[in-house]
Amino acid sequence: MLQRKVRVRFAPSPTGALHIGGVRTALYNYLFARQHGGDMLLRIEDTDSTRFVPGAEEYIIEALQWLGIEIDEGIGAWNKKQGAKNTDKGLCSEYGENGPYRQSERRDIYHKYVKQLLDSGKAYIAFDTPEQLEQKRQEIKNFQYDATTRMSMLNSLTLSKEEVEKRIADGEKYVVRFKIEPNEDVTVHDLIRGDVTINSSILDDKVLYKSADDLPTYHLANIVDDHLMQVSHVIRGEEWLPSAPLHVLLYRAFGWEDTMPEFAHLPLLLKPDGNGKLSKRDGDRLGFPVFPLEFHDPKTGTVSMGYREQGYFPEAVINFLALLGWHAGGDKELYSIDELIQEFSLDRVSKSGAKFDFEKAKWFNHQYLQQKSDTELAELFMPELQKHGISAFPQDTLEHICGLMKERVNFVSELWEQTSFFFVAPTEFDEKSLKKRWKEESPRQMQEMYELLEQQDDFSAANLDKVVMQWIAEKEYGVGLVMNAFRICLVGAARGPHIWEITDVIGKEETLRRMQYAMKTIA
RNA sequence: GGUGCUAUCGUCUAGCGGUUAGGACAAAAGAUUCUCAAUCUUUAAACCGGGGUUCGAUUCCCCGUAGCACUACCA
Repeated sequence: MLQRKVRVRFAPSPTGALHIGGVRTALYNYLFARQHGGDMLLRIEDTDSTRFVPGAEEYIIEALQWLGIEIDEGIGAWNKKQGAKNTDKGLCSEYGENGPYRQSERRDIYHKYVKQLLDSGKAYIAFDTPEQLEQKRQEIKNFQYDATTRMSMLNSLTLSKEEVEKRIADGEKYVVRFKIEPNEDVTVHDLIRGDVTINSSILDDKVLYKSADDLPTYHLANIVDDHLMQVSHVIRGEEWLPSAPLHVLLYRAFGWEDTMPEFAHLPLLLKPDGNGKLSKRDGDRLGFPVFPLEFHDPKTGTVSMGYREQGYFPEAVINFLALLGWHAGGDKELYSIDELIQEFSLDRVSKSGAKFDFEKAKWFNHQYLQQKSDTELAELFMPELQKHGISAFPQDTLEHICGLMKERVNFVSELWEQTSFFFVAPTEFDEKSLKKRWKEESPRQMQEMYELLEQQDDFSAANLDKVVMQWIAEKEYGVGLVMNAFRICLVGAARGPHIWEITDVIGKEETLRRMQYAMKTIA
């Protein structure tokens, strides 16, 4: 095997939002490329004109950008160009010497290779209409367009040369099919699974090109492009494994077997419950995102949630995804993207599908949230605060609050419900808490405590703790009873951090005001 | 139906012939405490079945079973 530069590609179809499984494929490609000092290409496989979704391309680029998966060549790599500006085609400008990188813009290239196959007798032209094929499938069970049936179909193998030319001249639609020689064992070497062998007889004569839209199918375009773009490793989902032998046959037909890329088929991402591939519906059904970014489907008008909008940090998503199907071997679970680039290896990718564990995704986000500084968190929290009408608030206090409360949340978005009482006095009191913690003697005790606190010039946590505990001891009150009632006055419910942390933040005046309000309001 | 891939706690996984089968998430219990969390400690929890190979199989091989994928003029 000759050593050559590592070049990998991520090649999505612009048929909608980028699925989280696709994100993982992109990630593994990226990690592999970076680790080997290679190139990461992005190619758009838009050979199915009927499934094109406007905006999908932009979505893909934006998602990868958010996650920090950088493209070196192809669509979305405009920033690699010296002095490049993201202007002409927006995010989707391309850069590189092997373009165009959109398959729909490579028609001329495919024509050439289709002709080559036709001329060498490795492919043939077929006129059978979809309807006719459908009928065959009805008539003959397990009908397959292959060596056993092709001589009874409408194609350049059974029709005269003149007839074929006439039909084409008349504008009849046709396809070009790959002529697969039967009964040959084809072996694909997979970096993750080892050798996979199938017999060519089970393959059908795949359509390589359709004249209806003048576009190749995936199989042809894929092989031609990977070859021309000098792709060294094809890392893709397991759903492609069954067609990998076909691809090998295609490389052979072109005489490119020497430079054929190596293959690695990744295990699938499965539904959290039950079995089967993870789908968009599962996310909707179980309430978690399957897309990196929120997606507005222009065709259906539906909006699907995204990890970014749900408050996930990109590094948490990357970390979580990396470990879904790959493991370094030790007990380490928290990896930065740089560490992943260091440690990743294809031979440690597992072979079996991984069920999607949404709870663990949250845990990862929690871990990354803990790593953020209080200053960073305060900054991230600002927009949320402003939404609730809090605009001017002392920065150091805000940071202090974030530091106090961050360990109990998974997302920045949960911060408000955990901390709102620092900013806004309670107007209502949680009934459950009242029932459990507000007793007959509470109003009287609160009144006494109010008077006690009113006298304190030193409102520090240390001093308050001292005098209040002393007072409780003298009166032989229950600590729990007093403190819980006090907490209800300040927070409105039986939750929150240590009580003196709260008084410390809101101060004497506000503490007394809240007590007064509570005593007046709670019947 | 055909072909292929896969198979360790509920989940993600470690293990690459000899281990008390390890870790993490989730779960349970306890500690802590003025509350709720968090945290810490602890517990429970797995080698799909059957044959081989071997002194010895979770590990290697075969068969079965199950799951998944593919089987389009979609990718």
